[in-house]
Amino acid sequence: MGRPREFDEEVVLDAVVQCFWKRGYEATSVRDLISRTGLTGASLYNAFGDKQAIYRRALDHYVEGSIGDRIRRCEAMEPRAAIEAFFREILARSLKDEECKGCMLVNAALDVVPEDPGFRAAVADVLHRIEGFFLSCIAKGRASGSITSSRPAEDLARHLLGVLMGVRVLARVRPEKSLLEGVVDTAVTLLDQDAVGDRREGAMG
Amino acid sequence: MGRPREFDEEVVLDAVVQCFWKRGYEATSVRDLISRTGLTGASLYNAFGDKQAIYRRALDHYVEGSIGDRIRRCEAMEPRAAIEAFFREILARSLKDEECKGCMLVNAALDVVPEDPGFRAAVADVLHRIEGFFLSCIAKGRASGSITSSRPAEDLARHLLGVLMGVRVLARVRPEKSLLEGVVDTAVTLLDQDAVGDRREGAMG
DNA sequence: TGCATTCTAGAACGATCGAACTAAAACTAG
DNA sequence: CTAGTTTTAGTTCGATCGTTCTAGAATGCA
Repeated sequence: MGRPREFDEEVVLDAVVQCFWKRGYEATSVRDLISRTGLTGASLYNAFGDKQAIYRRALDHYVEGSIGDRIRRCEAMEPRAAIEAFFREILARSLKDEECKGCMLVNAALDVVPEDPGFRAAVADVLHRIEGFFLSCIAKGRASGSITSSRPAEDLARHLLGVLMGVRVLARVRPEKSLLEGVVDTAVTLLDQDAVGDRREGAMG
Repeated sequence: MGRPREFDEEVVLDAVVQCFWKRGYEATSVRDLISRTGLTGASLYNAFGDKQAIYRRALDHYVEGSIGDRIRRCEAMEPRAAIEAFFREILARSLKDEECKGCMLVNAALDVVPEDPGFRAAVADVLHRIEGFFLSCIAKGRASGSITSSRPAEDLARHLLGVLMGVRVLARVRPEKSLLEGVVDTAVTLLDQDAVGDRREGAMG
């Protein structure tokens, strides 16, 4: 029925993500999307809807491919190591991000929020998902003794979420290894049972 | 010599800040600025330059009035209390920010960065200033024993800066008291000498 | 009082914005 | 082959963008 599409929706979304990720929502024009994806305006509008809808599809695509994938990979690991690996990956990604694009989700959080409660709720959902991942790791790590019980698990998870957001912001303006590692290491060390004073295993007072 | 200005530059900058703060750089049009400030396009361009220059002036105005002022007030306090007060103020401000505008500096960090290295450097400078404030507090607090020496002072300062950025992002999307307090309390508690295990004075085992 | 200067007021500039439209092209089903 | 459907390719639309221009109004200095 009808003429078949000449483009792969996934490939197009990848290109759209690149545009919005680099420039943000307002600074990206539909014509930018057209020239970057190679297809015409009619095709874009027909396939995804208006600019807002294109952006939301692109953000969903980014979240599933980037954040969702990372969480899935880390969930298979030992809880304490999973959190460490999660942040280690964020760090590596931030430091080799020469264009300083940061994280598209964090960018989106500050970019499009006004006057679209549905969009804000969508971003908040993803943040809940990340927080849930942290909380689940902490709960499991507590049970096995690899993560401290000295503070409420909920607060530790919230703290990690905050630190994650913070690193992503800092990386866009001051992508310095010592700065980002200082932020992350301090937060991750806090998870250890006897965090303050000595963090190396076996060391004793 | 010449006709005197009919507007107060400070008042105009306050209005300009409100526009950019709420909508961001790209989504704010010069016509928005005109209708909000009440003066004409010619006056705006004549007094401040083009849109980019207006934005930079507005950001400088915001930083001096908001962040600079807060740092000055906290610098007069005992170091450990200064950090606590700093974050307590951020928290209160975030929770009563019904429009979820967040911090204009943080918004700016993610908004205008691309293709203007001078602007990015200006934002980075302010971040350095905040980091310097934290570091100075920590150094003084260590000397007097009110802040832990169990981790490098530089890393603690970096961590606080990261947490500050994170709270400001979270507050725009999920302005929940428990979330923001969980992030901040965990970070601030980390400054205490025997942070993990008990944070209330006098509590033992 | 004149002259130079700096302001205000508002129209106007070309460029670009998001979105819609007109046709032609490419397919399927009968 | 024909009818029906959907995608493509450009063009075009009115609106709005950042910026500039033309007039006139208000000052200081001679």
